[in-house]
Amino acid sequence: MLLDTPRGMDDLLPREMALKRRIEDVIREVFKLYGYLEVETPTVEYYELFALKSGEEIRERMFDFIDKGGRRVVLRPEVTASIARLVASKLKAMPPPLRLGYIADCYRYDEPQWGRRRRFWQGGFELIGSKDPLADAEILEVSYEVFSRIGLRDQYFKVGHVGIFREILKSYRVNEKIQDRILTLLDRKMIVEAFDLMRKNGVDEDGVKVIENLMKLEGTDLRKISIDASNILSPWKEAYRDLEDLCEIIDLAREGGVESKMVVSLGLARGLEYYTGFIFEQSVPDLRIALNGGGRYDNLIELFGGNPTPAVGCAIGITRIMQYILEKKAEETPTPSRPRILLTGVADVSKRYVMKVARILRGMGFGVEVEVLSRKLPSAIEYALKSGMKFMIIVGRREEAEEKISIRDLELRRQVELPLSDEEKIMEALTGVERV
RNA sequence: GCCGCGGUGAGGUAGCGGUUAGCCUUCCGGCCUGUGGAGCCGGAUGCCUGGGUUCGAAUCCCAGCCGCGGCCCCA
Repeated sequence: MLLDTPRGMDDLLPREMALKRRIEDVIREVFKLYGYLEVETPTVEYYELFALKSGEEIRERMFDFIDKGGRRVVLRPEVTASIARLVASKLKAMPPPLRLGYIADCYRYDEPQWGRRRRFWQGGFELIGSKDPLADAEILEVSYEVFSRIGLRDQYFKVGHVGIFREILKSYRVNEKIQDRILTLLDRKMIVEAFDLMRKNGVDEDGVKVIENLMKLEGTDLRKISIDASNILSPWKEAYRDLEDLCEIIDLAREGGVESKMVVSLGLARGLEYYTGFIFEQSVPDLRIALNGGGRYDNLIELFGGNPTPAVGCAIGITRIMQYILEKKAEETPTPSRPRILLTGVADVSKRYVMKVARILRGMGFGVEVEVLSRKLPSAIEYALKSGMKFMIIVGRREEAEEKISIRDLELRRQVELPLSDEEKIMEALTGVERV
């Protein structure tokens, strides 16, 4: 108990931390490349922020508690709601469009299993204020860019558009709540139940048939799917417009360099209820779960009391990507960076001289670890080799007396003795070590 | 929240009613008081927790915890 972390919450060891940092660095590079300004919001938010637009299901899966002041608060299960809150309040005065990015830890009270932790990190891109397909395409692009830079070359997308089904259902006056439920059923492949619910809410057989036929349209041949779909959709003008919208998004993303496989799936739906249009998931072939997901949410900001503001975004599952790389692509896991120079004092050299040498070397930008276990030289060398050091700086009485240091190249097994004041020579001797 | 499988030193594992709980890696010390990853010798840490059955439990039973997988849901 004392030595356990709470269920589903992980310690990140140096190796894992190095990997997480690499992924975060990539995400931040892409923030810069596309103009996303990074923000940070509190891990703890008021319960209402998330309760507003999520069903019973999500509510039960939140870390939910009462603080000492009697306020009901939660650990955020995702960040988009916080971003919408920001846009509806503090960033109201910023001229649109807004491009916001975040990297944040999120919490869900789920049963842990592969790819699902109670604490996990998401990296998000939110493009707020535009309803142009250019914006949706940009989200696909940044997703593609992040995955490519991480090295997930076999990435693919699944893209869909919840607007198409919503428009058809709307034409039968099915209200939004019921629409949500039908979409959820379709997403879970509970087709029969979905159709029953549709019939119960006034959708005639034509409507059911249309949805049924659209569900069958899934594949990579965008042209064929759009022709087939447009035939089916001809009586539904708004739905047809959504289809065109989807095609344009894909076309623009392709033009923007998204080369990976894209599966168009008109039956695709997603768990979060706030999606209103284009939606997508991104993953790799040997996983069943998504590593990134997102879509358009044009009503959320207004719901939070902001001006009606269209928005589109995605949330990259950093923790899932980490687990994938750690387990499936172990060779690509980076090693934590650590100094490659060990400074060892021998015999009765003064500790003050050791400190002085360390200070000067670090002043030159070299990362230096100081031997602090009073190891004798042979075992210090053994330790240095085992720890991947490239150089050892050895200082003893002899060196101290002449203000010198001995630099031993552990790979070439060569050693030179240099005056501590001769920075140029020291630099030369230590070539191959990255400076901080 | 539900269902199934599992938990042996730091890591990987053998044992599956009576063993001194074995092996590999790691770690520490010595050989070796200013120069090489070796070798040899020695040493350290363990049966998830709590109950029960039994003369006797790592081993069987129950509960919890943790892990893995599935449902649900999701990144």
